[in-house]
Amino acid sequence: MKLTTWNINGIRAREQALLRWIAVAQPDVLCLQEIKADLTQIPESLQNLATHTALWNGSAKKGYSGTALLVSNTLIQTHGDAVFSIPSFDAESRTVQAVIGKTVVIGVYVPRGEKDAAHYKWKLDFFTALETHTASLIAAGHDVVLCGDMNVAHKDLDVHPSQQNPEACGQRPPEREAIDRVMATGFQDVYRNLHAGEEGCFSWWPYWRNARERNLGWRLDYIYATPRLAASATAAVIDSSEASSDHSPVSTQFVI
Amino acid sequence: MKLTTWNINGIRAREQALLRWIAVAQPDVLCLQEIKADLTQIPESLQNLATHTALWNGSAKKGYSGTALLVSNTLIQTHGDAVFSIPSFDAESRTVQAVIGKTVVIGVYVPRGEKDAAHYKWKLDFFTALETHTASLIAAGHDVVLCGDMNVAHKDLDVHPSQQNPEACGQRPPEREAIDRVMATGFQDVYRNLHAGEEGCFSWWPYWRNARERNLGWRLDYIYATPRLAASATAAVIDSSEASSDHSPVSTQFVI
DNA sequence: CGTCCTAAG
DNA sequence: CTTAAGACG
Repeated sequence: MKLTTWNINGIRAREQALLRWIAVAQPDVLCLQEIKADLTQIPESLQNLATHTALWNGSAKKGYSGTALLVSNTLIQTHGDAVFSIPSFDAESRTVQAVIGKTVVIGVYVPRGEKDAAHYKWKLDFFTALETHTASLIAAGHDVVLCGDMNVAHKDLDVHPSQQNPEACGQRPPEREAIDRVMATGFQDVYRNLHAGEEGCFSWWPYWRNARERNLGWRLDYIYATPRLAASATAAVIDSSEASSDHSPVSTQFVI
Repeated sequence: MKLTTWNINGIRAREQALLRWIAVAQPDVLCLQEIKADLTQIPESLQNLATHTALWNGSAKKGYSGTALLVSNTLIQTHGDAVFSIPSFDAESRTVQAVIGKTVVIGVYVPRGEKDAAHYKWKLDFFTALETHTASLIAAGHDVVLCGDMNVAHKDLDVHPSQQNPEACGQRPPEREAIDRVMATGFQDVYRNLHAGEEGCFSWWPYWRNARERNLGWRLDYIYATPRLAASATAAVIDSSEASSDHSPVSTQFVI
């Protein structure tokens, strides 16, 4: 099962790039964040994909946030009619979930938390709710994939040395500890498992000052998996050649 | 003296088209409307033209309205230091004026008047103020050119037959009569003098429904001149090949 | 910087 | 349709 998470920063602006990328990469599961569109605004071409069935969690606030989870029709046929959605646990369309075979896939778009103190606290609360949710799924015996834009660089290694700053939102100890607690419910960082200690692995770059060309990035997009799944991962890649959004797609291949 | 009036719909979006057009057309006087920029936002290339000196009446409301009058440096040198500006008679940067030799050139951007009844009344008041202003200049013996985006199609001939509608703002009898009264202070319509009865002469087309390609336009941009000047006009053209704005430049050549 | 919103034309 | 401002990231 090839799974990808990608913050596409506007599904309307990304229509062509996204169609092309899906055709080439052929992911079995594709979690999208920041679609910035409601159900009436999503391009028809993406609503009517021949290859995939989509769960849309469209933007509740116009042009803001929004997530989706696309599952290849092959996989659905193989595993039966096992796709369903749950309401997001906030009013900003930040989560989407599907059950595929015996695996639960959760896609999240964690709030940035930089607006003010309340927003930052809400970001930490988001992780706490996530922790509760994944703990209960894992306790029930599910294999779980939790992926998406965490809006936190989990370790110093996940930020370019020139951009490291423990005061910066996205690098603060409390956020990193919140991720620790989510992972402690039973997850491994699939990309880091396969690229242990490797420097310069980023999935987001600011649009300004040629940050992408200079690789002054952060790793904000993660695929966490429960141990059996994580052990089955044969590859994990960040496709930094796909530079249409400020985030690049992060993919892995599970053998299940 | 070659004079042009052009509603450019955003001087920042028009920077390259405008530079190119000035280089090719070499107008002696260029009246611009809807520059949609204040003095700090006007592109440097246009502030530092080698060929022309500009009077900017920058947008008072951010990104809204704004006019300018550019005079070729040759003309200034020929006629001495005769360029000056007057404050606009409203708070929306809609007028600009220069004295060039013995001729007064006035550039105006008349309000559209479509928002509500008060706005429409204000449009009519604008013409009344204009009438007072031009009457006094003409009484003082000046040659006067009044040009710009009048936001009124003066005659039925100035609107494509399929778009004619006496209820439509820009075609209503009171607006047309307001133009009549301004012209009665002593002006002739230079373009119409040289294209009497000619159909399909428009200077504005809606951006939508391929109106420009189908010539479903209106003539909204006029050059009015006092009789001696008007009689000297050897040509008047609408350069509809310049299609970067929704208005095309309207030019005439006076022999003075 | 880029995407989307809204106001205005 | 197009421009530009403003919110947000």
